[in-house]
Amino acid sequence: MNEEQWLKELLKFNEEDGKWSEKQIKILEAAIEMFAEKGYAATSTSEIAKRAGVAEGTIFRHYKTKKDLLLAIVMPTLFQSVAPFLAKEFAKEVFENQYEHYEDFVRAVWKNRYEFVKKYLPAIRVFWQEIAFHDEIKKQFETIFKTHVYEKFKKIIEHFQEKGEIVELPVESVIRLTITTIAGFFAARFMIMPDYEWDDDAEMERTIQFLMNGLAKK
Amino acid sequence: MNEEQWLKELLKFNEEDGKWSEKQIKILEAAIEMFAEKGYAATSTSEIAKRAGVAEGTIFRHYKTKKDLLLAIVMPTLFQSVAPFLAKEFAKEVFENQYEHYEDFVRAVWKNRYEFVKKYLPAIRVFWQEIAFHDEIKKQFETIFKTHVYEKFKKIIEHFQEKGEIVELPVESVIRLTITTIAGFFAARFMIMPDYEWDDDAEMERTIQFLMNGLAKK
DNA sequence: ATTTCAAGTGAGTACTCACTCATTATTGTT
DNA sequence: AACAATAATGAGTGAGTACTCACTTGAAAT
Repeated sequence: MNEEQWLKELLKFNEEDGKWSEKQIKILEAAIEMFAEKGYAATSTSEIAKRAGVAEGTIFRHYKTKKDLLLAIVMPTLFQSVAPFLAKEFAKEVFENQYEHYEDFVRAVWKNRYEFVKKYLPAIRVFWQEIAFHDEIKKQFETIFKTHVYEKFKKIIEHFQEKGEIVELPVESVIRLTITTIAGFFAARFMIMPDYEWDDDAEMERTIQFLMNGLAKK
Repeated sequence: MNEEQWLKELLKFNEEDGKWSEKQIKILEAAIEMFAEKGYAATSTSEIAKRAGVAEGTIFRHYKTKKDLLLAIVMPTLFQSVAPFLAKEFAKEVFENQYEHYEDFVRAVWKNRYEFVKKYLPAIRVFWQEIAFHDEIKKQFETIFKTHVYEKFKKIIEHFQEKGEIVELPVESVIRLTITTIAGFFAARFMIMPDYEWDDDAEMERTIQFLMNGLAKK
């Protein structure tokens, strides 16, 4: 997949205007790279323009402010981050026994998000760095998480608790333990120790086994 | 504990010079607060001076550059973050059966680090934000982790694996799973959802049970 | 061929940044 | 009280900041 393709894919939820000029994409690419490397506040618009091979004014033709440019990166990343839970078919896939066990569900989510993280890593870096400092982003995230991710996740867990497959802890705790176990791997694998020699498949097996044992009903 | 006290405690590993003037402490306090709120790059030295009730020049009398000020916050926090593993008595406590089970060890670490995180939260925020952008910090962290934390952790895990208490996964995986499970709680509790109504003791119980089941030998 | 117009430019603008330094205030010593 | 040494000050500095705007370009529409 070429450089432009993945970016267009990340942005495709916003297809309403659809028409991304070449320079606009170059600007986004440069901004993502530099924000990921040095952070939003430490990156100047003149540097972005230089790396994008564009005049500084061109940035402000497409994005009213520097912050608008940040949001144009961060918001699509936010939506893609929780994409599986936003899909309509998603809940059905679970309840119509496409996933017979909680483990099947976890494996599906894992693989899906693994591909996502590998593909969009720089944008995800920017997202997680800047969510700490920008309230609009944090609030958007909270809203999406509560109304989409949490609600669906809850039903899925209650489903498998009723089936007697997983332990009868509070749903919130099961969600948290599931997410931190999966996200903990991604954080270690891609953020904290990206240069360590990982055997991704083996580590996935170990982690999922650990998670299933931890949540097993005794 | 008053405001100055906790800061002095955080800094005490660096007792060689020991003499912290009142203004110097005020500057550090203000810097920690503001770096935690808006980030290092987005905070100006003039703002720090104002909040500290000090002239801007005074900052540069005590810290040669703005980055020196950052390091004066971040390095002590780095050391304190892994403090239990740096203590000489630490390994003894484990091997001389002061901790009979891996669970006892995990509980001890949990409680110790829980107090630490509660106390120094803003400094820890700054540390985790800025480690992503400053190579010196990241390298220091890696060195300390490899030579102190990892080595001791490894021996402890091998000890309990030989006792047949925990599963025979690669040590690296057991360390990672243990840390991400504990750190995952702290991240959710203090960083991502600090306003949620947590029952800390109950959640600790659930999390440790989850961890021990996940790592149990079958 | 002429008009139209969005896309692109880059020098210019007002302002902020980290850092300096001559001057003043405070403290300790005799 | 006189002096020395140190600490603190804040106006000043030049480099850099996000953003503007009068202008150019090129391609499509008439």
